[in-house]
Amino acid sequence: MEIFYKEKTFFTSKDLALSVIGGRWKIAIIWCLLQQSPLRLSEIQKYLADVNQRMLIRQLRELEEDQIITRVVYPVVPPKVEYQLNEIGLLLEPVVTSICNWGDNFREFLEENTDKQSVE
Amino acid sequence: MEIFYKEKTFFTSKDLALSVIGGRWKIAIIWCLLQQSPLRLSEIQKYLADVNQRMLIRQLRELEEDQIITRVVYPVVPPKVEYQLNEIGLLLEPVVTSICNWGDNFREFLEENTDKQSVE
DNA sequence: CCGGATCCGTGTTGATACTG
DNA sequence: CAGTATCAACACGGATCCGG
Repeated sequence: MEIFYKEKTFFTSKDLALSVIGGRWKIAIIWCLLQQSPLRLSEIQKYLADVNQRMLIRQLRELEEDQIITRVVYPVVPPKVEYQLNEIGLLLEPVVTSICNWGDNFREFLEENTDKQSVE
Repeated sequence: MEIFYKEKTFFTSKDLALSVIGGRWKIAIIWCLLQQSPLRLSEIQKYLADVNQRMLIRQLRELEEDQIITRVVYPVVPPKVEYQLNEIGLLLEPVVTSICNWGDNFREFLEENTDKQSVE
């Protein structure tokens, strides 16, 4: 079961998945677009305050290349570009949800184990 | 709902989760330890053939710091060190599973859309 | 004005030895 | 076998500039 994609060889579909969603901000971007869609670049920036614009654009381009999201450019002034998940991208919802749920568990775990040391 | 952890502030538990499992090889390592546990370093290296040893050790140390895995050192010669997921780490199983499932979906998607171009 | 591209400094990752 | 050292390559971030 070998998968060739983008000049690389993957031996499990897990590795293929990680190559697509493993980017530094990919999951966060997908989370945004699951909350609301479509979104403009500036709107995603508001959601993800601590991501700089250059990285955001790069990660969006990669997601677009992998056909996870669709980028729609409106030829207007000032420029308007909208991003939204396509079909295969929407199927990432369970991944994002399970991460959010685990995050809740981990937060509770921290609260229990770090006797009220800085979690509130 | 602000979470302070490791001198950083997180505003959602999703961001907290990503800070822990978002490392370059974290998910792959956790996948290994879900397949079989405990595992020695050399065994993890066999599973993750394309990860270099330095990074593997560093990622394992980070997971240990975050209390996701436990590192057991046996004082023998030659050295023997075993890694295994602890309770909160085992709860990551749904995350890994959903990623694997999506990977399967994505692979099928590629097969359909790239008319037998390099997927088999 | 908004999306995005370029320049450049910095931290992270990788390849290949090497040690106990 | 587990882990470290060194150096090169790359990803990332901040600031700035561009084009419509």
